[in-house]
Amino acid sequence: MARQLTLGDFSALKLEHRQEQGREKEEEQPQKESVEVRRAKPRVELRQAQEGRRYFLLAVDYDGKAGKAVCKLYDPENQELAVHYDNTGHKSYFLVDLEPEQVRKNPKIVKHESFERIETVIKVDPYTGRKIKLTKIVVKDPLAVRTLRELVPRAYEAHIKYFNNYIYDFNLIPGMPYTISKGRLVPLNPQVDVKEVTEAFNDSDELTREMAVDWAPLFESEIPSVKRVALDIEVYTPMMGRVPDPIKAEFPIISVALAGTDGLKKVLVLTREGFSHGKNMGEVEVESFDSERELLRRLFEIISNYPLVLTFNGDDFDVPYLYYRSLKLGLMPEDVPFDLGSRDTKFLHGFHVDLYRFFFNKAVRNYAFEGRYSEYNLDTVAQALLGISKVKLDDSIGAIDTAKLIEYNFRDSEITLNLTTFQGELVWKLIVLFSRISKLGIEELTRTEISAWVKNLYYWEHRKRGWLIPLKEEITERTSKLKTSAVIKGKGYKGAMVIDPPVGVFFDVTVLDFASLYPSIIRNWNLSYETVDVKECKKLDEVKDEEGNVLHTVCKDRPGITAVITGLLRDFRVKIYKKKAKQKGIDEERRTLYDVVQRGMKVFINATYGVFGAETFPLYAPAVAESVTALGRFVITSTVKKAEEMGLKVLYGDTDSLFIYKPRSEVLKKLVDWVKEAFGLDLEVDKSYRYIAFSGLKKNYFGVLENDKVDIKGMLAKKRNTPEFLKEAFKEARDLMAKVRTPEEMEKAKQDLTVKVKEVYAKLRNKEYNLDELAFRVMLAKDPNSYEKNTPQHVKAARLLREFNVQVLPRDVISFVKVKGREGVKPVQLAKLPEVDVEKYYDSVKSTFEQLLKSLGVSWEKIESTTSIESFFSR
DNA sequence: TAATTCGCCCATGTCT
DNA sequence: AGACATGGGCGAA
Repeated sequence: MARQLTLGDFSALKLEHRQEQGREKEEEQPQKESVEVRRAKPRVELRQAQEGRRYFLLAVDYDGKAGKAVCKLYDPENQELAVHYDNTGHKSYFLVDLEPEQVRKNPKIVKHESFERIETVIKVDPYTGRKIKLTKIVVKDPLAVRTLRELVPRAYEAHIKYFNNYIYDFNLIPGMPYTISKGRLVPLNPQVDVKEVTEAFNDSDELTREMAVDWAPLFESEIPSVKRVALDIEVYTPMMGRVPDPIKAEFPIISVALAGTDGLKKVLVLTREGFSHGKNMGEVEVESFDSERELLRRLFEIISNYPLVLTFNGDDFDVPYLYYRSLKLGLMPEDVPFDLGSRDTKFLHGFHVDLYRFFFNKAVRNYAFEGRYSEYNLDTVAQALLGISKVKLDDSIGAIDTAKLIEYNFRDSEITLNLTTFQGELVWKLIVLFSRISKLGIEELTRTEISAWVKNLYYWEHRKRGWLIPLKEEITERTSKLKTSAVIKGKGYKGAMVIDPPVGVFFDVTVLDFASLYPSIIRNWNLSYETVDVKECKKLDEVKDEEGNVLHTVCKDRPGITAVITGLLRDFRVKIYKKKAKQKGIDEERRTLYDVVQRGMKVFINATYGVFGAETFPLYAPAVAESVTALGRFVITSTVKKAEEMGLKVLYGDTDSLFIYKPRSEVLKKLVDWVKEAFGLDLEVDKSYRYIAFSGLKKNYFGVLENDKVDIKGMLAKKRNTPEFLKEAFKEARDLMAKVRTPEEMEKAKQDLTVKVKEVYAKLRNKEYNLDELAFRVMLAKDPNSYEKNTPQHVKAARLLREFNVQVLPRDVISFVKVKGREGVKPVQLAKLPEVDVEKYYDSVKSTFEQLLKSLGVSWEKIESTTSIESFFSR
């Protein structure tokens, strides 16, 4: 956005300076500046969508030059992008609760250069269901809304981005098939088996049943495979461990790798003195360039044939580096097919998806990928999802030979592409599905967190029903009174309940859990921002917690929008798609699609409760969130009580689960039936443990399932930052424990375990572990210098690294070892084995293994007392 | 531009 | 010096 370069002025420092200036100006006077900048650059001409062709809508944008919304469509047959400019005369607007005359009297509004007209509109008040009259202020340029909304007491729907507003107004669904008919964009919905849907929803209310039929095509419609190319650049760096600054772009781009879904495997390399010439390597085609500028030109030429460019961290590095480096080498801005925003970068021939940002999304990580990766770099994500690693380098990029450089560079682009193609394009399909559910275009979708997705979905549904989107203050005015206090200081309200577990080993334990407890509560109790603690209501219900305290009221006059949407997704998932994903007799591809669909739904379902308790969420309604957790506690407490009355022994429970000791299955069934009857909730048998070992700590246990698989929850050995030598040792312990089938065999395991721990002690004493195995790996949440209240160990280590000119950034994982001396820590890169503080490591061994040994009744003293003797002999 | 609370461990900082 | 509170990181649900 903020680009105001005079031609020929490409000095790196000046660039940086001007960029900052540009940003400031943009904030002060957004409209003028942005329009000028946009006009300064000729846009890439894209093909116009043709009458009658079949397309997939992937995003809607605003074209400042044309002053129109533009729908970006993918043509699967020609594998290219097409655009459809708005031809309905749709304009940007916002709403006010003033009479039209009052607005007309305000010259600052009606005399504004962008003012277009005033209309009267009828909207539905979400709180009462009654129709209300509002005044619509229509403007020529979407940016004018920012100015005009400040001139009225209450401006409704004035914070919605124009292109999203356009999507809502025409009920568009990104990700879905469309065609052009009589010059207009028209949906092409597939045939859907309505019977299946109506059956699944036959006991829902009418509104939900209608919506279910509306929504079914989102999940059944074909997901197009879009032609795409993954891009990765390598920049010469004089020092290892240093990432070049894209704004300065002072070092040459020595290699660029491309991997495409059309089979493209290509690396463009710069010939350098002292390095061999790049040769084709296997399937990888290599093109060598003497001029970096020609290399870049060639790159831009190749990628212009693709509607979608993929990168991993391209927003932050590859794209801005390409951009500034190009200018530095004398290319013109219009030669570079990218646009830079403040955080995002755009590909002008189509779309740019930065996969780093998609995988960084917490909801995606936790619910779609079950938390399988816990660091966000390409290597970690690829290892977790693909089982492939980056090529290992033992020298800096600038020093390795050309063949290695090509191999390394290409692997990165290949991995990036594969992240979207593995398991039948799982990730790509997820992205499209998320787009359909959230109604966000793919670029915005992949760059925003879950609250933006949920917000957009809710706004779209409001508009579809003609509901006015309320102001945040109007919601908090009703739903911000909280009745509980959290267990943890600083939190807003009381959360879930955790039953104190016993210490010891228990054979034959069955775990019951409530299927989607919170979403089901939201649906069954009709919870929503507009139903909880409202002023006017005929049919009121109470929200009681586990102690019988009435915390809130719920209005049952009309179905709450949150209850409807959450219930809808939940039922689609549980009643249709979870079953379909396991169904035999349908083809593999169809089945994986169903699995994608149910996983995608899970993301929205599980995030809904949380966003209503998040202050930054525009529909923030903490009383709703508080009601959900209170009802959760109420339900689980009642169920425990009932279970005990039935003679079941409840060992443990957390939020929505019950661990039951030696249950009789008929009794379990009776309990399940009772829960269904009492609350309308589904309590299910989740799994059975051959035995489970409780350490006595909450959220901390070790269980062996009937199929020999091991479940380890919350234990130190499982934490990402625990040193590798401990994780390895614990794995061996785990394997010992997995073999135990009877209480008698447990005795033997205890002995073996004790020996294992002693071995670890001895190896530590003899310094048989290397520094990497001993390293604690802790993530920096922010810049090392911005830790003010405390200096944690990983920050100390990070600061030491900085002193040695190693670049350290937020979200980097710092590897450090504990050493003797005042500071007590050193980064692995700077430490030596002899200075390691063995005593400190003994403590770590103790706390790691104690969590298991405690449950077995083995005291640490016993191990320590024998350890010294043992090691005496081993010496 | 950011989903929540509960719970554990370790180190650091502060008070007595 | 030792008790106690707080900061920070990571995991469970």
